[in-house]
Amino acid sequence: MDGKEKVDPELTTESSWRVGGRGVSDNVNEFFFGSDRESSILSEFGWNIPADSSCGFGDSDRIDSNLAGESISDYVSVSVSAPQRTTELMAVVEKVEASVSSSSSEDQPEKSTASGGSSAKPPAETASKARKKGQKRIRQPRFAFVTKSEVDHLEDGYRWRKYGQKAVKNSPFPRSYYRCTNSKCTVKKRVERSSEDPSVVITTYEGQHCHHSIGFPRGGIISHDQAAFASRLTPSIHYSAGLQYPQENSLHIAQSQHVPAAGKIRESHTVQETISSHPPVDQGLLGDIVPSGVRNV
DNA sequence: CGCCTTTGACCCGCGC
DNA sequence: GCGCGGGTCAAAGGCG
Repeated sequence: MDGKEKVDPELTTESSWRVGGRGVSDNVNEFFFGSDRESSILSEFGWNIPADSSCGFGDSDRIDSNLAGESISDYVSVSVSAPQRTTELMAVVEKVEASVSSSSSEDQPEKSTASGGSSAKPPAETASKARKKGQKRIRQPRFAFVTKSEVDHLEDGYRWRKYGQKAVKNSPFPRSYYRCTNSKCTVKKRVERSSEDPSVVITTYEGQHCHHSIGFPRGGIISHDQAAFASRLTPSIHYSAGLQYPQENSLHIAQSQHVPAAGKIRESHTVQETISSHPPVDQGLLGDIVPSGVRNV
């Protein structure tokens, strides 16, 4: 593993990674969630969150009771708490087929034995940790986002629990491992800073949520949380791929700028200048996703 | 009190 | 076969 140090070792070394076939949307929300279910990037990766998902909702999923009866897929509230200070977001989207070797129908990769043994545990349980003996680690669909941000952990509407951190070879920055807090959800994500550009955060998602937690009602109804989330995730986007990641045909890169509409983030201006070379598209996406009536959050 | 982060150890896959 | 690096676990501590 020497080729790393680029983006993500796997982004560059795994042949299974493919080019995200879609372009970049006009705004991050659309980019992530899509104006249409079928057109969202997330849906491309299977994150189209089926309305009939049966894994239940985690404690963090707060569906507006008023909307509970409606199509869940259309009405989902988000819960964003920690203020993030994303400044610029460059999305490197990739799609990968789940590269599984053994049971192809197995959807619970390392879920293995949540109770699996571990350090300080009698070796008798090592079997559990061995991930179901004979079963190779299953790679679920993954996609990564390269984000220029000051904060490592970007809010995406879901709640994550950090379960590990490792130093990355050839990189002064550690890589953090997060898992969706929904016990029935196996989605994981890794967050690490680029060793080449410390201001760039690489977030890699793996797997797909089987519950709702993010999304914006296209109808117009939006909760406080949603608005809050929207205001944070509402960037002015700039198309311009490029980035210095030589992923030729393996990466689909999009770049955008995140300018908190709420104005809570002060670096906004600085950022603006930082990327002044790109055609600023302001107006914040709030206009696109948040009904004017609820903009004042 | 419950949830989350930290942290060190362990396991696994892979390259040499 | 060995070593390295990545990924995961879970105990312990911290925080709201």
